[in-house]
Parts: sequence; structure tokens; C-alpha cells
Amino acid sequence: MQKSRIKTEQKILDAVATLLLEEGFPSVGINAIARCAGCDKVLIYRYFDGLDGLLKRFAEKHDLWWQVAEIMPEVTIEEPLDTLPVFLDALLKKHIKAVQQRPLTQEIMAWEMSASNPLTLALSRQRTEQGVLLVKKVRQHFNQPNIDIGGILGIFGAAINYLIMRTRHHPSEHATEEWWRLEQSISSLLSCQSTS
Amino acid sequence: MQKSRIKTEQKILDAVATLLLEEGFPSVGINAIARCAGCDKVLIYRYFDGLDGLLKRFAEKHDLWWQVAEIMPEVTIEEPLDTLPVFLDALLKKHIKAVQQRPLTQEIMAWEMSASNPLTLALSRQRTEQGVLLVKKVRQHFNQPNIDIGGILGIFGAAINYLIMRTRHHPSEHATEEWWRLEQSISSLLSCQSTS
DNA sequence: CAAACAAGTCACTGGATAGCGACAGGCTGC
DNA sequence: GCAGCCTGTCGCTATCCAGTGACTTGTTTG
Repeated sequence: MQKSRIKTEQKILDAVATLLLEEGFPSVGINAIARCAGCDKVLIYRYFDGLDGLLKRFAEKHDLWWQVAEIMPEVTIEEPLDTLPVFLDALLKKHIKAVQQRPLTQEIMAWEMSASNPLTLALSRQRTEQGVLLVKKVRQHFNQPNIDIGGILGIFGAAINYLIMRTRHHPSEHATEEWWRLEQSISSLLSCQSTS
Repeated sequence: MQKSRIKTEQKILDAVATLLLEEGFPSVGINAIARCAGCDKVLIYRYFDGLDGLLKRFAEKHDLWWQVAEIMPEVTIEEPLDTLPVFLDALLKKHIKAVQQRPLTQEIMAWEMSASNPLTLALSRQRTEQGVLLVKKVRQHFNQPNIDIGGILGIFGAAINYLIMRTRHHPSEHATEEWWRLEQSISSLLSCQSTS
């Protein structure tokens, strides 16, 4: 029988992740978390001041969204720069991978569709912050003020997020084929954005 | 005190819509529906064979998705045909309006992100059916087999659905401005799809 | 009118939830 | 050693939920 607040807190935080991934956000409640963590629920109130506080702490411990460096291709002085469409295309493919690699984020995005809580707010904040940073970075390399880079990335990002979320619960047999088609369409739509 | 099965069934069906719109799908349960309809919940079991049957009947009574005719521009023999990008642009703007006019559909799409039930399945089916029909119709007017019309409409449709759903719970002050920006970006991205 | 059926009400079970108070164990400093 | 604090457990309340059976009221039909 351990008596360590730190370990117990960790078990509770881990339980939140486990429940989100295995049962989905509707199952994330005080009782289920305590049961999954193997401790008494009163500790959640004592250590985290309830579910909202727990979710806040949980959000701080996870990188729910990509950082710019994660999806931004290297830009060296020697190498010739890609064209803007090719560059954005690469960004979006990194975005797909980044979101696909974060099942927790997918679940929280789904939660976001039906409620607002410290977790969804944290994700929303991180996403817009990194989005703004990303656009700024891209603009440093491409001087094309007539193209709404933020708008373009926003649209494709939204489409990608939607499709990723929806395929979780409504899987298709042709999944890989459809992702390939998605990437093709993105490339095709982007391909003529250079000349503005 | 009325004793009319038809009226009671209608009150129950109306209660589902009311609850979906005012409380969101997490509140849609047997007890809440009965309370909202002002009748006993046992009638839901008797008349609809439970919640699933009720949702199925509910889905049949509502046009959850647009029909092709609703968003397809008129094509007359005399008028010169638009270019494909202009045509798709018009389609997508109709799509935005059609979804914005269906708050019920928005709520069910949000539900779709976290669960699967007769309502979400009905919506999903209608959407893909009409999508296939739409693409077929468009192809009747534009002979451009190199362009993946379904893929393009799918991407922008996904983005639109996502943004509509998200702005319900995370409203922005610059909403109208952002919708204008979205439509601009769509037009810009489409504008060069004619020459393939 | 009376029997039969449909419509609707009530009360209950069993299980889940959030939240709180009282208590027992171990650890630490005095 | 002892007092006090912290960790953790237990039990309780009150509420909500889905689902069922027994009951009453109303309508309709013979």
C-alpha cells in the first residue's frame, strides 16, 4: 500500500488518459476516474479540486497540439526554397501525421464539438497560438501578401480534423485509399496558388 | 386530458428536437424526453420500442441533409454554363447556407463525433447518397475526368461542417468577417481548377 | 349498458453519478 | 513518546438514469 501523493496524482492523471482513449469523453467522470486509478474519488477533490482542476492539470502535462518546429520543414540558406504550394502541401501532410499520432487530441476535439471545459479550452488556445506562429513563420519565407495563407491552412486543417474525427467512429474499408485521395486533392488544389 | 396516441407521439418526437436544440445530444435520454414531452416514459417504450426506435422514426421525419435540387444551380439550355470552379464555388456556398439553416443537423453531426446511433447513421447515409448524386449531376455538365470533383467537394464540405460545428460552442467576435474570409479562400483555391 | 381494449399514471428496481463527513493508518517534528 | 499532519478508506446522501409491472382512466365497440 503506497502512501505517496505524487504517485497517486500520477495514477489519477494517467487514468484520465486511459479513460479518454478507451471509453471516450462521455465516460470521463469522477467515479470512473477514481475506479480506473484505483484510489478513492475524494482524493481527486483534495488534490485537484474537482474534475475541472484535474482537466486543467491534465492539459498542462500533455502536448495536445503540434509545435511549429514539428511540422515546419527545414529551411536552410543553401537549399533552394520550394514554391509556396509545395511548401503548404508539405505542411499539411505533416499536420495529418501530427494529428493522427495524437489520439488524445482527437478525442478532445470530438469533446469540443459538444461541450466546453478546461481541456477543450486549452486545446483551442494551443491550436490558435501555434497557428498564428506558423503563418508568421511561413510569411518570413514567402512574400506573397495577396495569398491568405492562414485561410488556406485553416480550411485544409479543418477538413483534415473533421475527416480524422469522423473516421474514428465510422470507419471505412477503403480507408488508406481515401486518405491517398485526400492528399491528392489537397495537392491539386494547392498546386496553382503560386501565381497570385 | 387528451387520449390521442398520434398527438402523444408527435409531442414525443417534438421533444427530441427541442432537447437536441436546447440542451444538446448528451441530454437526449428517455427520462428527459418524457419530461419534455409531458408524458410518461413508458409510452416511449410502447410507441417507439425504446430510444433507438424513437431516433429512427425521428430521422425519417426530418430532412437532415440537403437534396441535390436544393444546392444545385439551375442549368438551362439557353444560358451559357459557368466554368467548373465558379460552379463548384456556388455549390459550396449553397452548402454552407443549407447546413447553417439546419441546427438539428449540426447537433447530430456533433453527436456523430462521439457515438453511433440510428440518427447519426441516417444522417451519414443521406449525406453520402446525396453526395454521390451531386457528383454525378455535376459530371453531366462538365466533362473533366481529370478533376476529382468528389474529392474537392468532400474536402471543402468537411472543412465547412467542422467550422460550423466548432463555432457553435466556441463563438468568435469576428464571426461574419471569418465566414467572409472562408468564402474568399474557397473561391481563391477553386479558381484555377478549370485547366487540367 | 357492459366488456374489451387502448392510453396514460404510479411505483418500483438496480445501477450509476457527484459530493461530503467521519474515520483509520502511517509519517514527521517536537 | 506524542501530537499533528497527510494519505487513504469507508459509508452515507441525494440525484439521475433505464427499464418493468401493476394499476387507473378513458374510449370504443358489441
